[in-house]
Amino acid sequence: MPEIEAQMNLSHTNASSTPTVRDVAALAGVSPMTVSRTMSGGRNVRPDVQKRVRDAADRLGYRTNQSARNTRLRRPTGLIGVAVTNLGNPYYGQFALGVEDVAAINNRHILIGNSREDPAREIQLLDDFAGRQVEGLIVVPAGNGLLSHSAVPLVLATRAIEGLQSDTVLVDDVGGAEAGTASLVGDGHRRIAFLGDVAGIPTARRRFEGFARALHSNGLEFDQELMFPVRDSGCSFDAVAKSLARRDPPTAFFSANNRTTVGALRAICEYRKSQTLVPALASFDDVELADLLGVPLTVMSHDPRALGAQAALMLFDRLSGEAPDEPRLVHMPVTVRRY
Amino acid sequence: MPEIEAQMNLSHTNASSTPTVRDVAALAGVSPMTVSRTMSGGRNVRPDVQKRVRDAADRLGYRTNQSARNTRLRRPTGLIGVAVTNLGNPYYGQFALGVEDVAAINNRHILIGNSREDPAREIQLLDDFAGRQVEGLIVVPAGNGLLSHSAVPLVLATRAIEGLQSDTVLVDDVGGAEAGTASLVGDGHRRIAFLGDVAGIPTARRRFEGFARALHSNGLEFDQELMFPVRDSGCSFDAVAKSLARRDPPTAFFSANNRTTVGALRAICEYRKSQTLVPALASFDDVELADLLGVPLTVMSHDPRALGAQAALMLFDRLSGEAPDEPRLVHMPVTVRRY
DNA sequence: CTGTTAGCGCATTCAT
DNA sequence: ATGAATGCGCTAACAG
Repeated sequence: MPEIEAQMNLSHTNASSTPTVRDVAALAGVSPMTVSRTMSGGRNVRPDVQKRVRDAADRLGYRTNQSARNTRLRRPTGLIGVAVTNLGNPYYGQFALGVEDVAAINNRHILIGNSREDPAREIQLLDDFAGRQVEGLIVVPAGNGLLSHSAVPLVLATRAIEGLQSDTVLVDDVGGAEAGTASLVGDGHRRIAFLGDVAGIPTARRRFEGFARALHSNGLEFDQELMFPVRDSGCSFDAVAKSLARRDPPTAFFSANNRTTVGALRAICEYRKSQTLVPALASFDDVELADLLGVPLTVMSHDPRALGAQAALMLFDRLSGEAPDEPRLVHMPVTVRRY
Repeated sequence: MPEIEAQMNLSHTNASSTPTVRDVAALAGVSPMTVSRTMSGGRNVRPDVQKRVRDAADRLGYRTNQSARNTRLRRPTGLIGVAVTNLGNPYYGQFALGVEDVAAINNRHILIGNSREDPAREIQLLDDFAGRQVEGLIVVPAGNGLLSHSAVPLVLATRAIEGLQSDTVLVDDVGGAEAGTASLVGDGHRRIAFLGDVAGIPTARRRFEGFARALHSNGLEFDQELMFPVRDSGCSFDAVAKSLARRDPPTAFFSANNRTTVGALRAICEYRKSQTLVPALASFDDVELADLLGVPLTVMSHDPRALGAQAALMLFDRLSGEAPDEPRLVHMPVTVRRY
């Protein structure tokens, strides 16, 4: 009688911790192998035995330990590591969404880390991810430190790293910034300030490059006094407010990302309460509701969700061996819109 | 000579896949145990041997397989599963940030899943997380289906589930909505429309409760014609635009979340181009830049990041056994601000 | 200090 | 169709 066997084997049960195949086997009166087979499809297990096993599993609240399973099968973990520089930025929320979309389709989960723009933390994060046997990494790099992480397939998003051969998805920062700036110049603006941390953030540097190029090709010179190396909304607000209080204020601002745009918009809206002339703003990246403010606005935008999806696609076809050996570089297009 | 041993043992090496302790041991000419000891601190290993081991590990690009390590040590995975209903919503970006903050402090990583407001997908997600041996779950529930997941410590965020005994962090939906609505009424509004999917989303229901309570205590009746069961920005826009075109339009709107607020603001801004009277809006949850639009705005806001952090704190002190047995319920305060 | 043995939870292989 | 032995990668416990 199975019941008797079950009773006999019950002594092997581990009471407190999570049940294992053995616990289920003991309760069902079968060998661990039968449990294993049942839980993974049930090939070569008699239906009635399967039922006994499943019932026992349910009663114990048994769940296959995927971790152990993967180890035994020498199988990858089904985990993708994603590191971003600022999880709180809605931009990266959309980005993560794009990655998750594609990951879910490919039956993977995402491990998210926030580097907070700190290269040391980024390294630690990626080290940790690698130790957890992630199958691949999608990284918005905070620094240049992750040079050596060649073990795990890596896709860089938003920013490239010099000297690191790796799949990369970039935004057309230079071209977009150039087009947006040209549009400001076309409106007659001659004194345009730049808001962005050119020294600290690679995308800001590239966007400045496009900005400067547009000025140059229109025969304009950039006044270094109008360079504001800000990277968050508060500092951007201060910089814009201060510069508008000068004797020769800029007539327009170029903002290198959505955080600096928010600060600039606040300062400009504040300013226009007391002034008739409203400075114009060109913003790289979209900000929700910005178009409704009545500030002359040029938006150089792209879809961060699409960017995340693209990065994930590149990662997965590299994982499946369908990608060429050489690292690939994709540029996401930038659209210039005016409000 | 170690070198000779290394050569001899090299036959055990697995060429292609990721290196293991044995590979490192073979190369360094020691036993796997010495590698293990070295990699986990180096207690009881001679410095020079340690160096040999580390060098070998570096040369092979060895990384400890944490998954196997945790299995052997019967240790938890260091993973927290987080399931949200809409990763693309900036609200949940902030929420995730709060969770990540606390998780990082506690040396854990977060596995993020997007249920897309789909109960079936949520169950699948949580099942998967459980199989991956997450230590705990933080869930913004999409449905009532996760009743049985009692194996893993669970913290519910934002929405409670009837009949599920579990730590829960809620927002003071009812009180906040009541206060915000009262403020509209105080301004003389009598016809106030409600934007929110009361049937589908528990928070919307609770916020409606506060809304209705405020109307009632002010002797007002709610016109069911002014109930719009919308849950995204586009539908909200349509509903507001349509209702403003009626013969007896509402003079104010109560929006139950930040997505519906965005749609409402767009519709109101569109409307005011042709009309002198601008309808007022009370928004549950903040939206960046909304305060600058010149629309009479009442914001019932809280800090989603703090909410995420609170949920994580509750999870961690439950994990550490410092929590009482009974499920705890925390309410995050809501602030009413006017613009 | 270092190596050997054994076993975490699971599943392949080879028995029966 | 089922079970026993073996081993995935790692390390505790015990030798020596």
